[in-house]
Amino acid sequence: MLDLKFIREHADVVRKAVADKGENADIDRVLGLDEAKRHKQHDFDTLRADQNRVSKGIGLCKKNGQDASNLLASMKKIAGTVRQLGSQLAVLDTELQRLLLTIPNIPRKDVPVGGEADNALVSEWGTPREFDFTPQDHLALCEAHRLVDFARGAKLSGTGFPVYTGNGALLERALVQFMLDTHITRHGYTEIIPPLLVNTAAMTGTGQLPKMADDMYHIASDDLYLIPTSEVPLTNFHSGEILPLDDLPRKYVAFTPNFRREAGSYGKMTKGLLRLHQFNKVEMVRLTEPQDSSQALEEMIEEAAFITRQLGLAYRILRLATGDLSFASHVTYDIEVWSPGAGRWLEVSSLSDFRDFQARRMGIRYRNSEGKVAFVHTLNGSGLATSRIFPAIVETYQRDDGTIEVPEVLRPYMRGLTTL
RNA sequence: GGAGAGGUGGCCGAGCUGGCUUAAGGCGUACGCCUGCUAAGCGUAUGAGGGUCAAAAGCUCUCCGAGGGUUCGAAUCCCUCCCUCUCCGCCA
Repeated sequence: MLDLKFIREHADVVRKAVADKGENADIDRVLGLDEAKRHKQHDFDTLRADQNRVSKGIGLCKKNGQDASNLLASMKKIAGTVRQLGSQLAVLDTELQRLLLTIPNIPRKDVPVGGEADNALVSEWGTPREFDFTPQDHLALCEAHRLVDFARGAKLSGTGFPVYTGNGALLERALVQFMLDTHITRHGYTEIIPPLLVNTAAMTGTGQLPKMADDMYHIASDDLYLIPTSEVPLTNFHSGEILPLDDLPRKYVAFTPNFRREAGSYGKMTKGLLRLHQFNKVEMVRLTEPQDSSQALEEMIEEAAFITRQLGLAYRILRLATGDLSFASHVTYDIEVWSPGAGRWLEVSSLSDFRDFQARRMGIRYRNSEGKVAFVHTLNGSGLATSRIFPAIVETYQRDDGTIEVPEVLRPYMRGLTTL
């Protein structure tokens, strides 16, 4: 959510952001409602002040045994007007709040305007492996080594719910362990194991609601949502709080499964592990002081990139164009690794600075060095999504005899196994 | 699922037979005074958000779990919901 004052004073900037992000939000209507609400608020406050004053007088009269029927009669009228103004004010405010939730965050100045084709290449590391034999894709490899059972997953739940089996499960777990250990010990994050079901307020706080309602699994009987990313519970962890300065920065990391309905994307990349209804991810979240968030994002990019380097996977880093930015994001970098099987780059991490956009929605504030209360900045980034790393590893590390080498950093987590 | 108790300011905690409560009192915190030092003591201050204002001050509105209602007036009465605790039941 943007600051209403900011919208009032920089309407053009906001309009441009809405257009660049391809969102729909009626800024003129917001401005009109804001104006109307402030007028109404003024009328209400003035009358309410009168009411408070006279009510006190009535109390005094009664206490002294004096007659207050004159006052009572006139107050009866005022009370009616106050009630009327109050409900009109509530209507304006509800509508204003609803609209404010539909206005996206402003992209950073260096974010390219445009769609996916306009994403800016920031850096590259390593070179995609060349093969002197015809490499198999991860589907074939997973089947050959019984790493993932897609058919039985479909039997249990439907497509998009893979079952990791045997060494596949071991590899998946090793990836998670390796990533968590690295972020905890090398990067200083605190591990969190959060709930996988969260309420409407939490989903609204990080910005999934109202826009992404159709993409999430919703438990109607309890009005809870399955998390599409652990960003939601991690970032909402401190919602409604005013943190002491000493508590910043906060750095949280969590491993969770994630659930996405992927409504409307049937037929698009549905084979294998690349697009799933349930997938695993290690997620990093930071809360910082406003002046520290840009630097924090750079660090998080490096932390995610470190994992891919350790795994020996060629990657590239992109700065997403406005059309590819999420609703709440100010700036987002994607890390993509090369998939020899798919012959294309796969997004394994998406790292974003939200500035105070989410913090304002969920009310995460802190007391700064001047003792003033201000919104924190929130950031998050995958560190990483195993469902994309997994195929990249089995494809990249395959040998001509069909076996798969285990990357060295994972071996300690796989009972010393060197080959699958 | 059933029965009961409760949710008040950073914390504890009174108020809850509706009106000098603009929420007592305490703890904590900050500043000052006092005192060889420390402790104690004394004094003052100490929530968030909005409106008005160039800004500050000031004035004012809202907030006592959330949302409705009754009333001239609600922390206080009524209704719905959420959460916590205790007991019972059911169950992985």
